[in-house]
Amino acid sequence: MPPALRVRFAPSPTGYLHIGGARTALMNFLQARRQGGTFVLRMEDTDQGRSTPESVQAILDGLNWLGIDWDEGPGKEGPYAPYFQMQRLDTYRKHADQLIAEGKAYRCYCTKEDLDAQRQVAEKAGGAFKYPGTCRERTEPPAGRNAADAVIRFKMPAGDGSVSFTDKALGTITKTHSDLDDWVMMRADGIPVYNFGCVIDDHLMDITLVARGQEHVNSTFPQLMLYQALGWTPPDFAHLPLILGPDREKLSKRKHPEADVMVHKRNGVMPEALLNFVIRLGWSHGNDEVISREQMLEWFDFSDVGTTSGVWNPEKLLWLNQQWMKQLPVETVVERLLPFLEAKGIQAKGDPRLETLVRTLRERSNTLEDIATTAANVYFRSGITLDEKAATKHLSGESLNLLRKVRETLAALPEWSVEALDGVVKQVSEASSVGMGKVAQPIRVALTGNTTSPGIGETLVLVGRDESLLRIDAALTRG
RNA sequence: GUCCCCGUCGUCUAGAGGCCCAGGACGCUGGCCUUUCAAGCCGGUAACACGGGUUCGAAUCCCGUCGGGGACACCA
Repeated sequence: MPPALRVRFAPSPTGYLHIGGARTALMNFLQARRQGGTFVLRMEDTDQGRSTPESVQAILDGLNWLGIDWDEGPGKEGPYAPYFQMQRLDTYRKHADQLIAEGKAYRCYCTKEDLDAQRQVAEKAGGAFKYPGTCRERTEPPAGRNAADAVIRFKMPAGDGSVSFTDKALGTITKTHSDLDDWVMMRADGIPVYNFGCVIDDHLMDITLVARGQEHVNSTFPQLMLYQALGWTPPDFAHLPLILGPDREKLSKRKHPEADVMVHKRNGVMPEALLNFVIRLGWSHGNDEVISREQMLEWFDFSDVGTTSGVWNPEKLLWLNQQWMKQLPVETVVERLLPFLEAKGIQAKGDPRLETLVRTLRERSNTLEDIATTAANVYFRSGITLDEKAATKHLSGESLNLLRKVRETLAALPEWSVEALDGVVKQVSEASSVGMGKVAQPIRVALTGNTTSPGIGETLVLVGRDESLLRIDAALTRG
C-alpha cells in the first residue's frame, strides 16, 4: 500500500490570495479530501522585503472565505509544525552545513552588485547569465571577508549529465546539467531561498505529491538536484496549467485586478461560483457546468487535469454566479445580500420583503451587488428618480389616463397582494380595451423610474401600498 | 536570446486511431413564452494552427514549421 497522500499549498505572503493560488489550493484540497490524504498549508515567508503579517492574514481570509480548509498549517499545528519557514531557520542551516561539509555546496563571496553587472553584460550580448563558478573551488574567504558574509551555493555535479522527472500532468521532462548553474540556496543571514527551503520542507513534512503552477516546472530541476545531493527520494510532481488574463498573459497582481480573490467577494460574486469557475479552468467532468463543492469532492482527480493554460472569462463567471444565486436557498442569498445593502447605508435585517426581493431580483441579476443596487434604488427609499426617456414614452398622453384609472382602482383595493394587484392590471386593460402592457408599463415607470422590473404585482407589493400610491401621484403630477 | 511547456469554435472544454463532415457550456444571434427586463425552452453561428509522414483509416501516433505561454534573481 502506498503511503497516504500528503499535499500542500505553499504561498508566499506578499499580498492578497491570488486566484491562481486559490485554484492550486482548491485542487490540492480536493485531492486530499477525496482520497483521505492530508492537505498542508505552509507559509513561505522568507522574502523579508515583501512578506507581511497582513498578507498572511489576507491569504488565510481568502481560503476561509472559499471554504478551503487545511489539515495542518497556521492555526492547526500538527506533527510537522511550525508551518512558517521563518520559524524553521535552524533546520535549513543544519542541512546547508551538512551539504558544505560534504562538498555539495559552498560559500560564495561574490557581491550582488558584481553579479548584476555581469548579468547585464550577458543579457546585452543576447545570452542568459549563468553563475561562472568564481567561488566554487575557494577554500578560504577572500582577504577582509569571512564566512558570515557568504551566501551558500549549491554545487552542480561536474561533467555531462541530465535530470529528468515524470510529471503527473506533463509527462517526462528532461534538462541537461549544462542548462543549470550553481544556484543560491541560502543568503548570508541564514534565510533560505525558495528552491532550498521548499525542498527541505517538502521532504521533512513528508509531502508525497507537489502540485503547483506550471511556472514552477523549471525550478523543479535544481530542486531535484538537491534531493539527489541529500540522498532523498523526491515526491511526485504535477504542474498545473496557468490561468491567463484576457490579454493572454499570466494572471498577475500588477496587471489584472481579477487576480485578487477578494475583489470578487467585494463585487458580489459568491464563493460557490468562483470555485466553480476556477475548477473548470483546466478540468471538466462530462458536460457538467454548475458543479457544487460536494460534486467536486466526488469527481475531481489530478489525473483529469489538462495541460493547456486557460483564459479568464468574466461573462462565464457572472453566468455561474447567477446560476448559484438561483440555486442556493433564498434565506442563504438574503443572508449574503445583507452586507451589500449595509454598505449602501441600508439596515434591512428582518425586513419581511427580503425574501421576495431576492426571489424576484436574482432572476435578473448577476451579482449580489446588482441585487443590492436595484434594491437600494427602488425598494429602500422614498421617491424615485425617473428616467427621462422612460417617462416621456410611458408617462404622457393616454398613458397618464390609464395610470389615473389604475390609481383609483388601487386606492379602493381591499387587499394588497400580488394576485389582486395583477388583477387590477387585467381589469383596467380590459375595461379600456388596451393590451396589458399599455397599463403595466406606466405603473412600472412610475414605481421604479425605468422600464424594467419584476412582475408588476410583485413590484407593487415590494414597494408597498403607501409608497406606491405616492410614486404614482408624483408621476401623475409631474411637469 | 537560451531552456521548458502548450496548440480543438472568440472563450472554457469533450475527444485517449474508425462511434466525429467533431459533442457540451459561456458569449453572440433567430424564435417561443410574455405586462417590461430577465429567467426558461427551442434553433443558429463558430474550431481540430500549418506541412509532411505512419496507417485500410488520424483531431487522436511521429517529425518539422509556425504560433502562444512560462522560466531564466541573494522573488516565490
